[in-house]
Amino acid sequence: MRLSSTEPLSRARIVEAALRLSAEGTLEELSMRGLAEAMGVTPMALYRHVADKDDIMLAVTNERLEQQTLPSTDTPWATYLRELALLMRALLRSEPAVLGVFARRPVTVPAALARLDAAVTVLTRGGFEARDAVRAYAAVHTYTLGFCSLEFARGQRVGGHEVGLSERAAQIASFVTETQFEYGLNSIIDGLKTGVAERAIADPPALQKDASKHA
Amino acid sequence: MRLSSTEPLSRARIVEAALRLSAEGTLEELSMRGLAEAMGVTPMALYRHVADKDDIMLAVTNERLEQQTLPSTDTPWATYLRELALLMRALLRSEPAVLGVFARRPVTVPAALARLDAAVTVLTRGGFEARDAVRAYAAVHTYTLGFCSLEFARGQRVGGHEVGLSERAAQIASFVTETQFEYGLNSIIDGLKTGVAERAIADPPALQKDASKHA
DNA sequence: ACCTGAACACCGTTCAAGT
DNA sequence: ACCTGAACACCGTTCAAGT
Repeated sequence: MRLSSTEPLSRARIVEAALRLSAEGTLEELSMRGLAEAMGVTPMALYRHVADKDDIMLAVTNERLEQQTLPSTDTPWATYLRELALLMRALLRSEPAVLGVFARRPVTVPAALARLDAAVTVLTRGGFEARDAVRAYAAVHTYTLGFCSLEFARGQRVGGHEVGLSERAAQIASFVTETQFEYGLNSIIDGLKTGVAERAIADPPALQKDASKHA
Repeated sequence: MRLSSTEPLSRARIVEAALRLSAEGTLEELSMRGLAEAMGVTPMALYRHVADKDDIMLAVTNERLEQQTLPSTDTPWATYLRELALLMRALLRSEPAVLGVFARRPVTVPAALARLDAAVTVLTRGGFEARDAVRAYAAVHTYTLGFCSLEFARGQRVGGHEVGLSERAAQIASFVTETQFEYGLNSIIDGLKTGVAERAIADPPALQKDASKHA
């Protein structure tokens, strides 16, 4: 599977090839050697154009994040958080290599920061203080990442030295169903709503009489 | 660091050595070769007593889970879930190799099933239906795993090709603080409470008049 | 029965050398 | 300037051979 041609090697071409490779196979991990081979070049040739594998994987991650169109910032905050979670899960499901990036190193790539910014904007409008907005986004992001880890883990070989697929083993399998993702996500978002409500009570809105019951 | 002696090789001795090795260094990954060397034996000698590396790591995981004493099942469900989360985080922090196990394959080891069982018991008493009890436990487990992944990731080398530690990069760093762990955990548990409340309203208890507010 | 040596098929990365 | 060859320091695992 040579992707190479007459064009000279460059950082852009390398990242492009990495994106292609990590998209087609559901390969857990891209290898420098495999990437080099696909480009028809020795592994070491890559190192003139990129710092190391991490450098490439961050670029891939940033690109994949940028390729997703975020919902409008006019979206209500709860919906917005939910949709960000769905987008992230879609990405991590289709590209486990990116999941590995999040699990192995901090991801402060531009597109990740942009996403945080957008979330903070929407949450702030929704009544969150700036600090809590970051926290709320982080909580949802954290949950999503955990879910995708478990989901990926389940995709790998099952079983082992355990006796057999007991009923409880089946329950553990149910940790990564679609409904379970929704259940956990709803729980967090409901919890965040509670927090907003408490803040609203502590710092009551001037115009309304009964703000103790809410959506 | 030879841990070997005159005793013959056995599954028990191998797992014991693996436990010791993965405890002392904060080594992300135990290697078969390193383990063999520590035991004063060739790597292949291990394969007569264990199936493969996965086999060893599951045994290590089970052992670490068993070493933790769970809170009493008389504990209120919200507290119980919180304490399970704290225990899990303590484990995954001190032994990143176990984090890797959860991230790479389903963990249906006896101690993991026991933990699920205990949680289901407590949650059922707290008013959860059996199915929702599993879901609630799974949600908290999922969040905890995600948090520990991010926490571990932050422990690895920071930075990269990004320009500098901007204010937003610092915000991303705040995803893995102690307070943030609490914040997310509280959000989920609050959300679960909402669920219980809704269920209580949909299916009202016969004997009490005002059951809409509770612990 | 239990362990070893050599090998297979991999990794990421460095460093001196070639063109 | 750009790429290569050989090497370093690793992986998990198999398979035939030794004792």
